[in-house]
Amino acid sequence: MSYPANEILHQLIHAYKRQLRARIQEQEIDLPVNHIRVLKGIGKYPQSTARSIALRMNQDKAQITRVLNELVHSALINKTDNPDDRRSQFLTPTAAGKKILEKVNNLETEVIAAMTHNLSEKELKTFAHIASVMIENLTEHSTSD
Amino acid sequence: MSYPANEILHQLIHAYKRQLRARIQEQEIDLPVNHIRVLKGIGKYPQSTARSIALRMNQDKAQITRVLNELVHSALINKTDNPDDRRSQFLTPTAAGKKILEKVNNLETEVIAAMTHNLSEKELKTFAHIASVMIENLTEHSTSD
DNA sequence: TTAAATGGTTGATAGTGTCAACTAATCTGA
DNA sequence: TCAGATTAGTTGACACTATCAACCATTTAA
Repeated sequence: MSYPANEILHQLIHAYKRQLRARIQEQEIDLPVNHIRVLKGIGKYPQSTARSIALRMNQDKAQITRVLNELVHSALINKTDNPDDRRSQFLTPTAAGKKILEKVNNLETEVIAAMTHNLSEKELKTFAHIASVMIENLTEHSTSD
Repeated sequence: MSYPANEILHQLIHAYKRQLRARIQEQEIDLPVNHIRVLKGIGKYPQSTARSIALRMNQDKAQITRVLNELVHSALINKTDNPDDRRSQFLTPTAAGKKILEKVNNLETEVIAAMTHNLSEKELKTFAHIASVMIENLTEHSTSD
């Protein structure tokens, strides 16, 4: 009746991360996967702030703060004042950051291509759809509190 | 054209782990997710050894060693000599271990039920199938080296 | 204008993943 | 048979990830 969906997920994310990390190393991009995810988010959404990223990625803001600091330190992003709220700052990729982003995008495209290479477009859509539903199911506010 | 399969995966595994951990805590089972995975493997496959588990879970054997030690320490598994190879030992769950396993199985069933609750049997099969293919694709020996 | 809420930071700690060096046992082949 | 390679497991070190609590500065609301 039930497939070990959980084990499959673990295996999959594991395999994916490993592949990606390997290729990242090949390219001599010296960034952990998570940093890359954050950088991508910043590149994608203008006017990102620490808070918006933490929310979007569903991650602890403490962790995000640290990642951001390291990205700033590596000169991959800039913080600029948010004129509307002096507590927060907008995040933007630097030129170097954009360069990395481009590289990374290519890598990810490659890995995903490898990962999906004998799957049909339709299957992929189905997959993405089901996964999204699952995420929704899991992140829904539980009934109790 | 391409869906952000990677982000979806991250989100999904993240949400899943969080849910599971939350429920595990509710049940006052004091074990990290990984330990539980290992314990499950031991319960499922008789004559498991550190090596077989590391292989099956695709994990570093150092990590496995540590997890096993903690499981032994918590009296959830036993090590018994492998008569055919004095370097290795068979792993078996203790009574306490089995009890935990039962609880955990229920929890996982619950989480998976929650995760999949408005997905059809057919969709789930498709999902599992596609994921398996992806894993295969990623773990295949690359052409180059 | 104080109290509460919010954005972000810092510190602490647990869990996970990976690599390298090592021991003890086993296997291999001259 | 025995030296060398291989294997199962262990240990140490370290990077990365996740989570929680306490905190500061600013903003918001009463």
